[in-house]
Formats: sequence, structure tokens, C-alpha cells
Amino acid sequence: MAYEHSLIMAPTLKDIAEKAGVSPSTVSRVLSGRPGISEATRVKVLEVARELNYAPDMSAQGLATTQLKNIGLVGYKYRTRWAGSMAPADILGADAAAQKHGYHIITTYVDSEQMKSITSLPMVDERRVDGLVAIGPGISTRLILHLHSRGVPIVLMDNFIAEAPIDRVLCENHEGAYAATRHLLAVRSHKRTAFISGPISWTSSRERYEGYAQAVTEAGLEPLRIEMPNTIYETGYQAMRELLREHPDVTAVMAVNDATAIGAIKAAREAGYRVPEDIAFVGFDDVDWASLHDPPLTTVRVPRFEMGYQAVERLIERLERGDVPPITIRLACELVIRRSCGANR
Amino acid sequence: MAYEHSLIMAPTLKDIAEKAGVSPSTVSRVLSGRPGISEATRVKVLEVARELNYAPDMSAQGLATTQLKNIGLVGYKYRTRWAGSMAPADILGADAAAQKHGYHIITTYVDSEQMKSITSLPMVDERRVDGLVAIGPGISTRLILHLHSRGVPIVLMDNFIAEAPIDRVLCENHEGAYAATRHLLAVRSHKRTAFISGPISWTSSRERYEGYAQAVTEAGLEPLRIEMPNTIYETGYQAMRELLREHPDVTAVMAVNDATAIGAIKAAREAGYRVPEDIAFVGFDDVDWASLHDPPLTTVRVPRFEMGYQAVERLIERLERGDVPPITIRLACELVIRRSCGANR
DNA sequence: AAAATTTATGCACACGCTTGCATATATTAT
DNA sequence: ATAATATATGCAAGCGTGTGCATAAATTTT
Repeated sequence: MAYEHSLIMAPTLKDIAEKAGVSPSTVSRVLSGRPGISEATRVKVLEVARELNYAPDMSAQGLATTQLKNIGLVGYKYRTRWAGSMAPADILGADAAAQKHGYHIITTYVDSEQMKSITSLPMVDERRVDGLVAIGPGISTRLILHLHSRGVPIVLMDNFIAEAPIDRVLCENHEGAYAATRHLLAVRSHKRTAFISGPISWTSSRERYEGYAQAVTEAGLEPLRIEMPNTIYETGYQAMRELLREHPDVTAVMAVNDATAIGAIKAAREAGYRVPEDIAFVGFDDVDWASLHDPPLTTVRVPRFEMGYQAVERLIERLERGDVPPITIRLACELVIRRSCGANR
Repeated sequence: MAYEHSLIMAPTLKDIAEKAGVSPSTVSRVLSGRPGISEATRVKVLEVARELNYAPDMSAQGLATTQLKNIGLVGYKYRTRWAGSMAPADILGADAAAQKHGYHIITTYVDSEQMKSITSLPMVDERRVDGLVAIGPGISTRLILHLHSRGVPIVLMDNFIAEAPIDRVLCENHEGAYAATRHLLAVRSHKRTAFISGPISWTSSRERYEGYAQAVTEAGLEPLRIEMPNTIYETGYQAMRELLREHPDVTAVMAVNDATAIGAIKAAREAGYRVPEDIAFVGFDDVDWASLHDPPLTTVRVPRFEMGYQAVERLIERLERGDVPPITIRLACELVIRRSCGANR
């Protein structure tokens, strides 16, 4: 059974039309729910369509309507590792929302080096998508601004651009970090604490730091921030080594995310500290192995699935309702208390 | 600056044609490299095209050629958790290969319940993709067979269907498991070992088990398999509890993947065994937190990025070269020795 | 230099769908 | 019953590209 060069012939509007004894335009109107069709032909057409297992050809529909029902998910990837700013949960959530509305998700990862120079994306230039969801703080502002000024509908996720009114979905970084830090300070008394941060230009780093700083300040302590160029495991390890060199008296550390937290814990242990007895740690994200770590990591759960879902929902609303004013959606985080913070359990 | 209902007007063949003083068909021929064009007009057209920043409208091109340069990645998702059979590395690899050839990736997750009943996918029916990469053992055979018989180009990843000649990309499960088990048996002597398996109908479970069984048998021991309905952390935990109830004398366990291995380790410890002193463990996959576990997990690294890359490469070859005979591509695995197996370091 | 050949380009239609406009039919008002 | 209106449907053009066929221009052959 040889492959054809393309997919096997699928039924078209014309096929339905002939079989139902009407014109293709009538079929089109029925299928897209236009008014002014008699009940009799409506049911007939729908019947035939179902029987023939009809589905519209999106290229044709896209050509005619300029609405492809494709939305682009763009993240970035690091050179050195096989990971990027899009987590499976993001895509799962985005796909769930997309499926609900009959949309599809086109994913792409932009190399973080190339990110600096590009000003558009192939999927946009080639009109493969109706709009974009840009995921992560590393998506370049320049790129976003260029796309936005061209009129490309776009919603930002885990990113905050002050320069233009663009839809955003974020989690309550400030509140989450504040709650986590308060908890840290409540478990037992600390004199010196620190926050391990990514680039302060990254929304999540900035907002989480501010939440931490507020809690610490309210407790009469001085906030301490150590800023790193990214937020991966190795960086957390490195950050903690530097921190301990300068401030060996630190007894509580909040990390900007779980990966850096775990790197930091490794460094602390290597330096002879017990965790959480000597130094308490909290992370952020609640990645799926945070509970499997030893000690299980106290962290702030970020609802990635929900964020992906909301981002796509919002984008579709913009696409279908037209010119709605941009909003920023904040999703609540949840403090997950485990053992790295030194709490009883 | 109000949004338009769709993207801002992009240049078309006609625009280039007018500006270059030729007909649209000539432009089309130049841009798709057809022969029989004078050098003068060729450079003129290319110049104008670049100047106007032209990119073809894929809907139009797709309509005319039935080649969309979109490939679908289909995985499945569990009801209970926000994870599925597509890992980020898979998508990264697939996207890398796609980008190389000017293709794009459409991802979708099928609910594992719905998987049982469906016989096609919207993205196929709507002609959004030229072909598919199906990822994971949970993709239903019925679905694949239906699509295949309709002539949809498809390559399987981490799945093996004997019923039809379909391209496959897999890793060397047998060899990897064999090597890991041999290593386990070499570190110190074991009398009773076990393999924690997913459904034996799943390629990876079957092949890995066979690798394990061969090594064990060669060492004069009897293989022991405990089969579970899936391969997640909780299941590994459960499996180990059952195993210890029946065989408290087990001293070496190979798990079908890292997640179950870590669940199993948890259960072993709760039952009072020391790891690796009393029971040695090896996993499979080398997920990114395997090295962060305590003890660091000895495992077999699966090249997911490369598998995604190869799957897409293969699919594109089929799409562009036509009727090539199906092959199965096996990628080598690498034994990563850490501490859970009881090796010195 | 005229005829035969090759080369370069344009015309027009097709791909499958949507939609404004015209028209035929059914409904209501006079 | 006829006119006026509302309802249901078909026709044809258009969306942006690709491509077979015809033709005009350039080249070679006689």
C-alpha cells in the first residue's frame, strides 16, 4: 500500500453540496451557522456532512477568512542544555484551551543567542498563526514590540513589558514570595537571610525579590540579594558558594526558583551546613521533583497549566472579540510547606 | 494604536510583480527556483522580494500545493496530572529539525481516556499538517493504523507497532537495560533481582525487561518481573511495596524508568532498607533531576532530543522524497553510573 | 535573411472556502 | 388576487500561489 504524495482526498464543500442537492455556498452557510437557512436543508446538509465526515480545509478557510485558528507558542532555549522557557505544563494548558475553541498550537523555541537579533518570526511572516503567546522573561522586548506594532495579537506569559499595553498573564510572585518568607521567618528566628535572584530585569526575579524584601524588612531585618545571570541549578550552586563566602552567618535563603534552590542546597551542604537545621531554604515553582528532593523542598506552587490555559483563552478572546483593552491576569500561588524550611513536617 | 482584526497587510506576489515589472507567475517561479528565468529578472525579483520582506502566505501555498510544511506532534496526557508523553526535549529536538527545513511543529496532547475511542485527529482532518510524529507507547494502535491506512505519513517514537510497516525511532532499550543490569550484577553479588515494569505491551517496558532478563539469566539467576499499569512515581512506590511483601530478599532492582525507580527507592527506605547498601537500584531515562536525587540515580540516558530530531528528519524525508521504504532508527543509550547502584562513586 | 528552434514570460484557471449581490420562492399585507 | 415584503438559495468573484499552455522574444540553423 503505497503512500500518496499527500493525504488522501478529503471531502469538500462541493461534495456535500452535490450529495445534498444544494449549492456549495449554502453548505458553507449551514456549517458556519449563518442565519437564513430553512430548517429542512439545514438538517439535510448537516446529515450529509457528518456522513461524509467532513472537516474544512484550513488552508482554504484561512485564505478566505484570514483566520487560521492556529496560535503560536514561542519560548526560548538555552545553548547549553535541552531545556527552555516552555514547560510541558504550559503547553498542556495552552493546548487544553486551544482544543476547547477548535484552535491548534504551534510551538517554537528561539535560540537565546538569536533572540537578540531577530525582529520577527517565520510563523508570523508566513501567516501560519493568528496570534502569539510569548513565554518567559527571556523573550526579547524588541521582538515583542516589533510584533505588537505590526498589529500581531500577542499575550505575554511570565513576562512584563512596561513599554506597551499588552495582555499579560503572571502569577502572584510578590504575594507568593512574601508568604514564603514570612513562613521562613516564623519557623524560627533568623538574623541574616538572603535571596538568590536571576536578572532583576526579569519580572519573576524582581517581583519575588520584592515580596521577600518586604517580609524581611517588616521583620526588622535587612534584605540581601545576590543576582545571577540565569536561574538554573548550576547557577544556584555558584550563587550559594559566593554567598557563604561573604556571609557565612546566613541562616535562611529564598531562591528565585526550585532549580537554583536545589543547587544552593548542594553548595550549602558541601560547605558543611546542615539543611534545614543550619540553613533553611525555600524555592519557587514547585517543579514535579521538588517533593522528591532530600529534604523535600518547601516552595511556592506556580500554576503553569492554568497560566498557559488563561493565556490562550485571553488571546482567543482578543482574536474573536476584536479590539478589547489589554489586561494583566494574575494567578494565585500556593505555599507548599515541606521540610527544607525547617518546619516540623 | 488599535488592533486590526487580523494581521497587518503583508506583501504578496502581486506586489513584488508590480514593483519588479513582471507578472506574478514569474515571481512565483523565481522564488521557488524554477528553471527558465533570465538572470536579469531573477536578480531583480529577488531584490524586490528581499526589500519588501516577502514571505509566502502558507494558506495560499498550502491550498495550491497541498504541502503545508507543518508537522504534527501527538502525545497523550494523563487525566490526573499535568504531564504527558512528550517531554520538552522531544519538542526541542523536533523543532530543531523542523526549523532546519522550514517546517513548523503543531503539538497536541490527547487525553488518555479519549485515546481509546478516537480514530483520527482534528489537525489531520482539517489538513493542518503534512504528517505526524506520534510519541509514546500510549498512542493507540488503532489510531495509528487508521491514520496510516488513510495514507497519512507518520513516524512513531518510543512505540513499536508490528501490524504495519511504519517508520519508527527508538533507543536501544535492550542494550541499555542489559548494560545496566550487568553493571548491577558486577558491583556486588546478588541472589534475587527484580524488574519493575510498565505494561508489557509498551515497547520500552518489553525491550528493557528483555535486556534485564538476558543479563540476569546469563548470570545464572532467575528474572523476576512485576508489571504495573503505568510508569509514574506513585506506581513505582506501589510496585516496590508489593515486591518486598513477596520477596523481602531482593537486593537489586531495575526500574523501567527513573520515575518508578525513585518511587521504588522511597518504598524501600520506608520499609527499612538502606539504598544502595541493602538494595541497589537503577533507572532508565536520565531525567534531569536523576542526578539531584539522594542517592544520585544510576540510570541509562535516553537521547530524547536526538530522537525528536531524527523522527522529524525522517518524516520530512518521507514527505519530500515520496515513497521511501519504512525504517526503524535505533539510537544508542548511555549508562550513567551514579550511586544508587552501589558503585563506589 | 528566413525558418526552425530554444528561451523567457504572461494568461488564465485551479485549489476550497466565504460572501455581496441578485433572484426565485414563500409569506404577509392590501 | 395582487402587491409588498421577508426568506431561502444560487452565482460569481475573491483570497494568494502554482502551473499548463500559449505566445513573444531571443537564439541558432539553413
